[in-house]
Amino acid sequence: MLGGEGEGKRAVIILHLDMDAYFASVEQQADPALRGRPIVVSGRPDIHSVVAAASREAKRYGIRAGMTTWEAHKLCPHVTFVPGDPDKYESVTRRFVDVLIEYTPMVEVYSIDEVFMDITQEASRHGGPEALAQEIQSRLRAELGDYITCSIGIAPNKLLAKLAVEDAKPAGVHRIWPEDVPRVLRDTPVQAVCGIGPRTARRLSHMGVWKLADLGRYSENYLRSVFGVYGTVLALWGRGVDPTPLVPYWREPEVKSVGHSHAVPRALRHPEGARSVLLYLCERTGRRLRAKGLAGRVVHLDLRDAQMRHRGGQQALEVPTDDEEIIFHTALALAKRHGGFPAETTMVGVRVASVVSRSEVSRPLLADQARRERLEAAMDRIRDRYGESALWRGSVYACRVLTQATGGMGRQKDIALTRKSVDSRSTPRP
DNA sequence: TCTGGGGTCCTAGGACCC
DNA sequence: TCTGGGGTCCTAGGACCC
Repeated sequence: MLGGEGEGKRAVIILHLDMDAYFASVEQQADPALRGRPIVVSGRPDIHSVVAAASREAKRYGIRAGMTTWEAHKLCPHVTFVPGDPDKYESVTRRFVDVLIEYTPMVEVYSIDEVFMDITQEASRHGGPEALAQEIQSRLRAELGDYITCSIGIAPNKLLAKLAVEDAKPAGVHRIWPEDVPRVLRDTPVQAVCGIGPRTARRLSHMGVWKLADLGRYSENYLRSVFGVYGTVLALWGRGVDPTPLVPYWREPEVKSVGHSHAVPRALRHPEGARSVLLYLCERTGRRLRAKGLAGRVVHLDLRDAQMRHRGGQQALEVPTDDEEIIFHTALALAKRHGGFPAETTMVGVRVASVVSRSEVSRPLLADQARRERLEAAMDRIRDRYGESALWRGSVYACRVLTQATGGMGRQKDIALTRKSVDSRSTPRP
């Protein structure tokens, strides 16, 4: 909430910490040869990819996260492309979270490079919120190295803290006081809010809503009639109120789905190649489910054609599964039901949702299934030991192509830091 | 030269059951 | 010989986030 709602109750102080150009900074810290140079961390080198992070030197050329690597190269022909290394970033995230929880257990790991902290109780002991923020910044710098810096926003709630951090970048601290809120609402474009994307922003613009304060012209009831339950949230945001609580890292929700998707290299864009990529993704998904001790009941398939149109669907199973063969055959059936693989398949994705802990599954263990489970367990052990590319069951050809294209996908280590941080943003490494 | 990969949440219509 | 309403599951698809 906005804070200050109760007499005698201390106003809530939320701190939002955002690492500056995170992946790029980590790479520069790790490799002195990259320091002071425009670098871009991106996905696979074999196909055209997007910019995951740009160093501050690269940003000077106008390079931004999200643009294609091709655009980045056009803006700065001598930019250095560095392939992303998710394991490296996760381990640095662990290290800075470990430092933060020395200050308070009320740390929400929002993503691999962002956290929220509730410092209501702790701030005064450290000379106030700003002083605490600066102390955290120098602690992290000492801990992680000079090249890895962070910006910190301070405000009465998460919504405003996330807005505040934009004015703190790079490496600064910015606070929004309760009395600043009306001005902030007048100045902040709706699309700057986390949760309002391009579509919603466009719909709002048709209603004459450009800034957060403009939302105040509409009643909550009206916004609900237009946007559904989301309308309630919009009405609150328009007043600078954020209803979402801080979810501390030790109370993270369970993972809800597990999946993989892959942009298909040119050589495999024909239906048979796409089918092989699908098998590969199902194997990885099944393996990850087993590693987590999970099984899922709904299989989702997503295919993309050369025109970037998506096709696919979902199918519920009778019993939750972690079996890649079941996942694969279900996904194949879905592909068939939706018109087969496109002649030129540019992306394949598979996801297993409605997951439960494997121990909750009482399945009829058919003899054949028991045998297959033993086989899969043995293969998991081999891959754990020698890496993902050590053993390919099906589609040897496709996997060779993928392995050559990507240099091997590396071992998928499931360090369960949090759902959002570990499982998201993982850039395949070369 | 077209646009990666990992997720979450919401809505809507139809089927089915009571 | 006509028809209610609530609950849950399934499928399809959209929007959004980092």
